[in-house]
Amino acid sequence: MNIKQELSDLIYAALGRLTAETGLEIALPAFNIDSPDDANNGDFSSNVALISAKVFRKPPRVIAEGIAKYLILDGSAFDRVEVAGAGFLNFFCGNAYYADTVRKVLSERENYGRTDYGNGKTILVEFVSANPTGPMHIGNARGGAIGDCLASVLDFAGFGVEREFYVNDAGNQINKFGVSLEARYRQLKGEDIEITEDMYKGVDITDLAQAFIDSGEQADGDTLQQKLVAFGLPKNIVTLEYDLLKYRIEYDNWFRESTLHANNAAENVITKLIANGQTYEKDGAIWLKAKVLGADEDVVLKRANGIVTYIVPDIAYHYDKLVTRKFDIAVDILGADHHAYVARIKAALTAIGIENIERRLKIIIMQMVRLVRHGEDGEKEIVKLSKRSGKAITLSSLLDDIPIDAARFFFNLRDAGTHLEFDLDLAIDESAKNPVYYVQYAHARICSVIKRSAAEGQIYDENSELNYTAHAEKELVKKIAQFPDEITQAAVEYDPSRITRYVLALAQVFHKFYDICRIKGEPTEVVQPRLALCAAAKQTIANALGLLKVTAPEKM
RNA sequence: GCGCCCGUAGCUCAGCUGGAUAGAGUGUUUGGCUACGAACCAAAAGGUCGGGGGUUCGAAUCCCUUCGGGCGUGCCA
Repeated sequence: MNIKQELSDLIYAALGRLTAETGLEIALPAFNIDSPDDANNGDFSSNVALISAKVFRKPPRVIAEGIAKYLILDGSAFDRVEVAGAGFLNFFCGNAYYADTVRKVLSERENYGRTDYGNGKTILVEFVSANPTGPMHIGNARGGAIGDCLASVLDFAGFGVEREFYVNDAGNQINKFGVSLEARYRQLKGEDIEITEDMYKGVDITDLAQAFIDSGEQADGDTLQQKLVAFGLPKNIVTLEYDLLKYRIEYDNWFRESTLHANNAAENVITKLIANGQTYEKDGAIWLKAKVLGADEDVVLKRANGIVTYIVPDIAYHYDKLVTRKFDIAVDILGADHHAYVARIKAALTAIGIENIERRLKIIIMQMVRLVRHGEDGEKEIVKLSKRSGKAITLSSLLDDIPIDAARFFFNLRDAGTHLEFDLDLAIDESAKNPVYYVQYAHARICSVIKRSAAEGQIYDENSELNYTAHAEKELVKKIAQFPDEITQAAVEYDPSRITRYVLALAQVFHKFYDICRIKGEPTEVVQPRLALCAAAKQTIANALGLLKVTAPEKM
């Protein structure tokens, strides 16, 4: 059982005995079980006495003393309890707890950290979904790292997870793609064509037009644009797949928007919304009454010219996820420029009849990435990214410059909601400053220790007694023991960056342990538990890095 | 104007369902390899938690207000 749960039960039992004696019938507020930063405050502590001061009408310390008196710790993981500070109950673990934790990690191996929080519910995580009209940018790099790692975390937390890429291979953008390709094509053919504001201007468009010419394809007037798109789009999609694979992202599904038009799913959305009485006509267009459902404004579903807006296939797509395919939860990862979209799509899905949309559709808005590097004088300078200029730093070129490990690590270092500063120099830096190496080094160091001990005839024997007394040993075990809680918490918050910060902290505790606690040359009764602890730390680091898809090297 | 996000050490950021002396990395200064990997460890210094009110035993955390920055506010997606 989870140790915090065990402790919580012990406290409730003590409270029961306490209230039985005093004859009080009291509904207790929820209290916390924490892991104090300061080891003097115990291995675990609870604020139960502080929280319940009001209902008991007694000072927190008096309540704490009362609970402590009625606590029965015999047979539990805890040795003793202290009342401290304003009325905290501080619990100290017995030696068995440390040994049990290490054994648990070594028996569960690559599954250590898995929890049953998700209870088998299914989640579809959709992320990146970059326009197939051009290359991916830095925002996609962040979205890719966050989405992929979130999917891994949710899987570890007990959900049934699928990863999906939504391909916008229909609609206005594709028209724009065709128009842009045609303009470049004609330019290359020597015609005097102006590239207007509403065209894609990237060099990739020109390259595609040139490739089309080189391929010997023939086309004119009416069919030219169509043929250019038919030529360019598959090429772009293949490139997306290739670049993402290089970034270690593999999808379960590539869902094409065009299928929603082909089977009339998009058109049916409008029919259904009209039938539900959620629409009205104005200025020749069909509008959705989104404002009454929480959106900032009503939204147009079908323009006066008869063409549906982007939100219609989007509604159909989410309907497909949550109703047709019956996923319990759908997760979308979107850039901050889409934040206004959140309330709209939720309003639309509620209008079409999906209940509990707040719980079933989780949209993660990720803030912008600021790319920086340092000039000659060490001054920070911002690297501007502009998809339209054609000079932007693409995902593909970024990965040419920096290691995949570093990219995946850095883009998951901060919560999606923060404005991330990505330091190009630091990511490339193969020195101690780079946090990704700090973690990998810990793993390599452990491998080295285990290997060297084995060479000297010391191999961990699972029958040996595990006794941990040194402070640094206990701290390391405690940090390792936190891993499953971190997984659950990351899933609760839909925040995979917790795992990155956790593994960084774990590496730090390991390095401290390593510095203080020697293994080589120590007596067997010290070597054995320390080798076991090293193996447990190694496993936990590897599992955490595995979720990030960062490699855990044996040596570096 | 309105909406969302951010504001914590020189810099980059944790902590935010209210709790113990506000933390880490980096940078600066200093110490530690004739012992398992020094890509490491230890120590010092560095703070009006943007400002101001409020709620309470207790506020970085909750509420109000104000300032600064980012992103939106299309019959674009």
